[in-house]
Amino acid sequence: MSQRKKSQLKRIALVSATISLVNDDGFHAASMSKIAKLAGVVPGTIYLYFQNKQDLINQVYLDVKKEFTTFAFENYTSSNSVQDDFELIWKRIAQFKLTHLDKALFLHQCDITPMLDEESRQEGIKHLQPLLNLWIKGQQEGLIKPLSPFLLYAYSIFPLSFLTHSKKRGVCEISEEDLEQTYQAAWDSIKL
Amino acid sequence: MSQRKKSQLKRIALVSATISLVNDDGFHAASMSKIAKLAGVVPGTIYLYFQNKQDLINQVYLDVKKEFTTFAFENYTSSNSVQDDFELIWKRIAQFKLTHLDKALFLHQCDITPMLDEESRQEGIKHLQPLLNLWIKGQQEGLIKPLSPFLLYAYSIFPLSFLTHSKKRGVCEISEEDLEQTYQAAWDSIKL
DNA sequence: CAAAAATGAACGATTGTTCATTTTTAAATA
DNA sequence: TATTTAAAAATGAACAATCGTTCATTTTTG
Repeated sequence: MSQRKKSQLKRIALVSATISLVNDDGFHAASMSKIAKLAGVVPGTIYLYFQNKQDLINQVYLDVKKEFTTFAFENYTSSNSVQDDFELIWKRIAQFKLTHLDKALFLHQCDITPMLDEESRQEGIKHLQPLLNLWIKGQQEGLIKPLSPFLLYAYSIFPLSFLTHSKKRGVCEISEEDLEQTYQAAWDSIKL
Repeated sequence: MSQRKKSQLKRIALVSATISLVNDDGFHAASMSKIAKLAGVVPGTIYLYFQNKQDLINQVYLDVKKEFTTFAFENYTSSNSVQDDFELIWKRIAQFKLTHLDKALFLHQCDITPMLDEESRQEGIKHLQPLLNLWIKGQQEGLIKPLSPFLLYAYSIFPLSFLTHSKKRGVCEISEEDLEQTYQAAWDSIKL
């Protein structure tokens, strides 16, 4: 294997170890030595790939956030129906949050704890723009309540994070039928 | 002032300092020495009031959770109208989450990070029973969607945590009118 | 054989916790 | 009421362990 490839793999292993340990232990308890050990390297090696721990977290966050939004908007091309578009995007988001549990949990933990640089947080928000645009279009057409983007997000997207946690803890299963009802709850909360 | 009173005040200072530092720095970065300093005592003193750091967190969580649910269900006596009852409880919960920002943030952080004993988490959930009972009643009367309590919670209550964070970060204000619309979104998501 | 990658020991700082010592408290005695 | 005294509360220094990070050295690469 080429050195380039091996370096890529090592970086991926470090990112993966970080996600796993931050989820299990929290930011500060996920020490550089634990991360290194789980990734199969020595602590010093991390500093060949990342400037320091904060940079590691920031990069992992942006990596995962990008993967999430890429997944969410894959194949999305604005159609004529706001409702159809929303359903498409919502279900992609739901699929990600209910299958990539660890990554979704990591994102949520970054969003609500102070472990992230404000700059990286702002950078991460940008990627949701297509959804915000869709909401604006829906409001102009009188299909969606005239609420702020914060409220629309809080009611139609944020609840999925609760389900991610419930599923991760094994206290709640979401069948295909549940998911349909869950989508309906999301749409009902923001539709006019 | 009596010694009993002084001890109570000191315990309150420790609880308050813990909430503040865990919110700002996270669980592990909120060290015993920082907590002690903010509460105006010496680290060793904490161990007169709490067994260890884990016990401190558990107790603070249960304290705050109890305060929250006491506030939420204050003056609540089941009337004949499920919808009226839900509105009453929802607005009390909203009032708490939008005014006691620090306590609400702390609870949310406990709920989604691994800093809490599973036993304390289970203990904390129990206090929401009146709301679960109301939902069951509403479902029996055909007023509320036949969803699991997890989904009902995820859509009608959990979104408020997002607003707590937005308000704390100063990126979002909730006027009295907004709150009414927010309630409507909550109700719309679970009503039949 | 030079360059790049990885190592692992070491740094000072800080962590959670303990404990002998000192200070404060409130009741008992004068 | 003033003094004594035993218990309770609080202190702060000290513990081993671990933290994030650095760097001279070794190993691997092309």
